[in-house]
Amino acid sequence: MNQDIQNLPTGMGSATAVEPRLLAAEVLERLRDLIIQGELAPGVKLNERVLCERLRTSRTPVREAIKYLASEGLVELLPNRGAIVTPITAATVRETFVLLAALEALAGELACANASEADIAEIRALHYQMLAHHARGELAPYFRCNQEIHLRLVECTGNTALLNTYRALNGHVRRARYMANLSRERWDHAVEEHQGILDALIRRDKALLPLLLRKHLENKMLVVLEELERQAS
Amino acid sequence: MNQDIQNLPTGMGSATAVEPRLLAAEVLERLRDLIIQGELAPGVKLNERVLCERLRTSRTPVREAIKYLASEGLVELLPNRGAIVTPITAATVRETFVLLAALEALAGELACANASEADIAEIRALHYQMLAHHARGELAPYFRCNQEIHLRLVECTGNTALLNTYRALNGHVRRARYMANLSRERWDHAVEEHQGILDALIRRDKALLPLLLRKHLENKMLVVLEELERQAS
DNA sequence: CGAGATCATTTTGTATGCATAATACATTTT
DNA sequence: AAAATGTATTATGCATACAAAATGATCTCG
Repeated sequence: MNQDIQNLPTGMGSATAVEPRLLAAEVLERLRDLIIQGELAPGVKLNERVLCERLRTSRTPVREAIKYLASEGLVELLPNRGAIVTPITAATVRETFVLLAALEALAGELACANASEADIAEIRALHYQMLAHHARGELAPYFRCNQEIHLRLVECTGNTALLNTYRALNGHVRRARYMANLSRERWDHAVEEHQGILDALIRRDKALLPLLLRKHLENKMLVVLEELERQAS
Repeated sequence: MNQDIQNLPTGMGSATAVEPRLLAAEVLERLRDLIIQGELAPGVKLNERVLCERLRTSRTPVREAIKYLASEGLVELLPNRGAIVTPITAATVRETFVLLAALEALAGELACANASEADIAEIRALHYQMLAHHARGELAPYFRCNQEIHLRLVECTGNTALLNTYRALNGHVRRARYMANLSRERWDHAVEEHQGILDALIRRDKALLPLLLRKHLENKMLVVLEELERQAS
């Protein structure tokens, strides 16, 4: 049940045994990171020549990676005009969060049924680690723990279709919330919600957990939307 | 709210105004159709040379389309060994349907809130058209109507992220259920379920509609799984 | 001074060439 | 005959070359 995160498909052919790495796969991951971490900002044009120089390859792998990312939704293809990083608008963020909320709710339901005790123990450990970062006011590590918890929850459903979809959509909004400035108040509230979520998971309360997750995601959405407006102004 | 289906992104750069078609985009759609309609069966190796001859292009557009489809999940990349059509197993079908059920449930909920009267009227018209095909025992047209109804339901939520995800996942299982041999009994039952779904939509019953859709999808899953086992034996 | 047209440059899209890894086949060996 | 090894063939992955479209700069004319 507990998959090795190393061997989960993060994209192009990374699922084989001895892992013959392809250049295009390297380029893909590098590009994806650049986009998610905002170094390639929403709306920015992807110039192939520039990317080739930066990544030290020819255009072929770059173009193939861009096509992959286009299907993933992180870039938009403009026929005869190349590609841009998919712009983020309040509307798309809202839409994506609504979807993510439904997916996490489903994940919660399935996790109650399918998670192993070890899965739950691991999430619990991550939860306390997150609490520590919260107590120390360490925002970035907190975010990482937070992300990891949500990911683990989806993973331990054992539904790889769900996991793949979740990851793709999560990537879209992570761009927006990367380093969102949480007020202390909201932060505390988020942590409280996480406590409820963990408790429901431990009790395997398959009625409550989906509701809590959905609500939690809705609140996350509000934070991100605020941050988005703050940036816009 | 009511999007023009023509301009929805079905893939590579089909989202522009006057639509300067790229060869790679043509190849993409053609390949996708070949896979979904089963002409390129699950597990089959995609030989670039063969595809190039068939589609009258060079390898570049074919390779780019394959990368796109890999992200979509319809093909699997094997490093240094090309790509195969993603195999269908009972497990992946089950996983995908569980996910689709959750997505359609969400769509039902959103549709109750957001669908225009015109949207509902159109779905109603399609429903009666479907009933006609059912009465005449016309399976293929029935399936098309059925698909169209489900698609319209998702479309009229106005959530394009949901729509895109739905379409991709739907493509995966459509390969399996393309021309599934329905028993008359099951067929009749499916039609009854659709009647209930339509009624709930008309009443905008946002509590009931998601439940009906989820149940409907579960039954569809059973049909597909049976068909899959029948084919395997 | 500004709008529009013409031309140069850049960039994208497609085709092709070359190197390497994988596969198939034949030969040898046990 | 089966297994193993070596060789030939094929297919893939990456780089590059060429063609067409888009961009932008300059020039002309109102």
